[in-house]
Amino acid sequence: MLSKLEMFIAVAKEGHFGRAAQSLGITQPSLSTGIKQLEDQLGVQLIFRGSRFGGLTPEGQRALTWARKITADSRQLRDEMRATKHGLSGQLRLAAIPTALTWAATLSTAFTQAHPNVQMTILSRPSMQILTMLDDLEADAGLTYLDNEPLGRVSTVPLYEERYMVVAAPGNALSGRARLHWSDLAEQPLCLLSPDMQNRRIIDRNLNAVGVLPRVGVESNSTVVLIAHVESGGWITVLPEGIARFLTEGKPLELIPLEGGEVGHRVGLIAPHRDPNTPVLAALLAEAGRMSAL
Amino acid sequence: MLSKLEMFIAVAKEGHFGRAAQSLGITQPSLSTGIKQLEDQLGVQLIFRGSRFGGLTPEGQRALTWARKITADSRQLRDEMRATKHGLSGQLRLAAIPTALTWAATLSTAFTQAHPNVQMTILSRPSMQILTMLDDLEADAGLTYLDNEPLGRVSTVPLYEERYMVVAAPGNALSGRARLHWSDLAEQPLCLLSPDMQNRRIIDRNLNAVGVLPRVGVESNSTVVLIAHVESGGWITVLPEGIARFLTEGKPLELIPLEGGEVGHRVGLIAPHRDPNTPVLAALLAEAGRMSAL
DNA sequence: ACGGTCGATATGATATTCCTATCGTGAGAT
DNA sequence: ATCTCACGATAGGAATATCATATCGACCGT
Repeated sequence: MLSKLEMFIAVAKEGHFGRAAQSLGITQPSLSTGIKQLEDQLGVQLIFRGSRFGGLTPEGQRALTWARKITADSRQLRDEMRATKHGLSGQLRLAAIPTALTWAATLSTAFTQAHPNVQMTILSRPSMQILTMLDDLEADAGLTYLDNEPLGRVSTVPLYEERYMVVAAPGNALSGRARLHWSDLAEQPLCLLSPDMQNRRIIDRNLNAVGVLPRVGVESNSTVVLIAHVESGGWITVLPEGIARFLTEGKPLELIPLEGGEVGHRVGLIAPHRDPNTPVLAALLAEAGRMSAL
Repeated sequence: MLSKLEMFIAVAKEGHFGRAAQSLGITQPSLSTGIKQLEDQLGVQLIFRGSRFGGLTPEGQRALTWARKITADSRQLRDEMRATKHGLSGQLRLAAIPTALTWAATLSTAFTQAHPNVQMTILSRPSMQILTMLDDLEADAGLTYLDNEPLGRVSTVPLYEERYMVVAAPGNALSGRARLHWSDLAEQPLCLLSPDMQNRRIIDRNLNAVGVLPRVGVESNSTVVLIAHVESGGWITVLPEGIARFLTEGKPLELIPLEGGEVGHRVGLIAPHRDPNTPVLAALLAEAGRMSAL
């Protein structure tokens, strides 16, 4: 595939099958066959031709962009493998679901106070991506749901259990109440986290369980966006208590506990289940254990 | 080469030659040979092994990152070539830098009020990623800096100019002042957006221009995390005015204008510079034009 | 009409990839 | 210490893919 992409790039550059072949050190029929196979493989015509080269098709233009990107990446892989090795660094990368960012901040604050020479990076990510990042060594630890969807082989430290609240502006149909049920959300204009978020899937499940079809007009990977919409009027959202309280503090918005449905989902720290943990990671796990609400 | 990269990815994922081979539908000796050939080709050892898989070498880690990128690019090339042309859909995906999320929410609110049948998805992303997402057809429009780093070929609608504020808790060394300069941030414990954010690069540049080495103890891709750290005491952060005001509203935190350095960076809507825009996108561009502060 | 250029097709040779069978090593159980 | 099992590597033959050479078909210019 890679060599066929190189052929395609050469033809696009030379505008002539024979010269392209020559530039690659192969014969023209080999190149002709290769381009044809690439077209078959991708299922589109890449080049306009009668008896001679007639330019790239629109699909060919797009494919050329990709071909260049892919071959450049391959070249860089090769080049970099010749480079020198990387040493360890004093960094800790924590990937957290957006609804647990306040907890991430709390944990980070305590941890960096105890270990001032460690630099924290905190990344907001959907839960599935957090697991991938741990596997890929792109994150050192995660903050996510422990009991809703499978985690695979990780070490865990439970931190808290989630409770949900409706966030509404005063004057909304649901505001002023002491508590709400999931069925009360029927027909309400909702702004929610996007479906790649586990929190959203929990909410969808709870609504589905009471026969409510969620009327979602806005979705986002950012809780800031949700609160901003609620504040603009005409929207309500559902968020776990911690982040809801944090984002609405001092704002003219109402938090109403949402009862029923699935409750008490555990959120906690996860880390790769590996040999001995690094001292930095061991310290983070210990810190999380100390601040657990469970 | 591409199939060998797939083999390598599978081994890295499974941590076991036999299972990796099975997942690819080939035999273990084939996979063993393939990995060895990849190592020969790249000139480095990628995997530690005795009689069994012993983890990835540091070079292997880096190669894995590239392998994933290359194979994902290839997949996307294939997927895109298969895609039928995109007709109109009732969706609009807007990717916005975290510091512009309140503007995204404002634009979205106005837009969905005018077009109630369009579903908005708003994604918080670094600016470079926004450009990539536009190219990859993963987002329909972006909200990002217009004048700081090259955008490539996009249509733009300027929305506002950024001004920066320091966010500090009362009692902090910098609190109580009417205004601050970038040099005042020397030696201050900072929590900032991570370096993949353009806002961070602007801040770093401003600090560098006055000879200040930023003392960053915490970084994140989420502004919520930054404010939470400031509120916990001991940290200060720098944010553009809009998001700073939104997140601190009602909280016992101070906003102090930051003067000097680069000012007035333009932020606005960007869309692919393509044929005729879709009616949905045209409507969004028009809505942005109407709410522009410039 | 003829000659030259271009890209495609056919065929046989060569290279690569894959599978099966087997080997060598290390870890764990007895 | 010995045996067994699991794991990854090696060897050899078969299957498949790729390549070069020779040639064909189409188009253009003279």
